[in-house]
Amino acid sequence: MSRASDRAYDQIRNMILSGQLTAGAQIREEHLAEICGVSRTPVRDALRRLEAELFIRRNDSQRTFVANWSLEDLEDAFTLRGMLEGHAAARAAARISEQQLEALRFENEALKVAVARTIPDVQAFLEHNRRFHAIIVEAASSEKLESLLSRIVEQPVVWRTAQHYDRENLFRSYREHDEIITAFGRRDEIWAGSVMTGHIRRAFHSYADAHRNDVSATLSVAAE
Amino acid sequence: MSRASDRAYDQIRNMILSGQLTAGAQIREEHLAEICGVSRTPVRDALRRLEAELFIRRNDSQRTFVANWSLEDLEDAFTLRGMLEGHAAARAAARISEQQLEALRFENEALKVAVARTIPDVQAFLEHNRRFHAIIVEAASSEKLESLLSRIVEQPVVWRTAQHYDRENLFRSYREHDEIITAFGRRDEIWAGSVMTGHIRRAFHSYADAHRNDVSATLSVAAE
DNA sequence: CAAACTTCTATTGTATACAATATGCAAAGG
DNA sequence: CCTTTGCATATTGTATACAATAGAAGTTTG
Repeated sequence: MSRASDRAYDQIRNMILSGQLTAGAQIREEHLAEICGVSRTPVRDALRRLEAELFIRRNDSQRTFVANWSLEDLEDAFTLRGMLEGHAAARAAARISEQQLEALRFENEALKVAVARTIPDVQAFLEHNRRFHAIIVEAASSEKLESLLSRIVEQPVVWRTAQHYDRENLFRSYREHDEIITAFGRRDEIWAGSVMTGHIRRAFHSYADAHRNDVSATLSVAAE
Repeated sequence: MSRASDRAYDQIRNMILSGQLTAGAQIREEHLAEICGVSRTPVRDALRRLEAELFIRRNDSQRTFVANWSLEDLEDAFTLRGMLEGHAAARAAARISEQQLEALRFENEALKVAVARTIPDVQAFLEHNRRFHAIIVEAASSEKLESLLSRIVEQPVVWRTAQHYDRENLFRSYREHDEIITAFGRRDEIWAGSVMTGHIRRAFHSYADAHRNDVSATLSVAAE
């Protein structure tokens, strides 16, 4: 899209994902305009998009706030994501190209390397994981499905709690991805779909555990 | 939301749904601004929302067009809708209030009356149908689910082809709704969910048939 | 002291002018 | 005759000024 409103969108989105804009905080268009170095017009544009993607919400009188997700909201989102990505994987199994399969293998091996480091590189893990899933959604070739998933895949909490993931969970993602690739190789829609749904579901519990650690860590710091 | 941009949104949306803005046609902001009697600013706002809801699309260089859905797109949307609304119905079965159940019965009876007229009142049918489904989504009480469904429920084609529905299909909707209400009464999540998914699926084929009639009618008129 | 009214301020909404960009057409060159 | 370049035009993007509105705080009055 346009230059200024694009930059504003990316910048604000990152500020939300990284927790720089704290959940629940009010957002003022002019304030963000200053930060991004543009006028309010492109900022409003960006906010509209972020609102559609549920990153921000408005109260009755149009004041905007950073979305504040509860654990129930998180489970809700993961349930929907499991359903939709399971469907995506099933569709993809019937349509995926050899090239896309190769790309999946590549991303998953890179993911494995990131996890295998002495100190796992969680940022790299997240990035390769994101690409892996994006390739499958693309292979499903359903514009609507893609549009729906874009609304619920990226979640602030996931970024914030990333440091709490333990290596075992990260490796499990690698193995599950590997199984999905195998299912794709066999063009088995049902297999691919169910492994994917289970994968997302399992990931939810990892996130939820990490989230709880995050919360208790925050609380204990606050208590000191 | 705001006055002017809200009016613009509703007006443009109706123009698309009613076919007044033909599918595939280019949209110019200034043109719409004149029609709606406002400046370009609120029109752009409205277009952003309509874009998020897939009513309009943009080409590489930001020119906007009315979305043009193929039969495959329609099936795609209905598949996703069946999945998501099935899930909504299952959740609703566990949460719906007596009041909401009563509202469902009311809407469905009104729907029956609309269908039973000498000449079925399709507009009224669509409105009661819309409300019936909205109550269930509300009862599911999942903000994300609601947000996702808002993207794929309303479809231009459905409005345009409404006149082609035959009475039998309309009555079938009434009966399926009735079964969903019964399932809710028993708090049976599985029953409610599967009937709903089947209902949407069946409705797709009705729409698809009507759509084919619509196309052939248009073609035969054009041929004369 | 409580409740309602008023004013003030913070924030968002809208209009308009101007800037940037894409597209199509026409002219020039091979 | 085809291709390429550049100009004119159509369209969207951005900035800014001003209008409208909501929320807060203070003031008056019963």
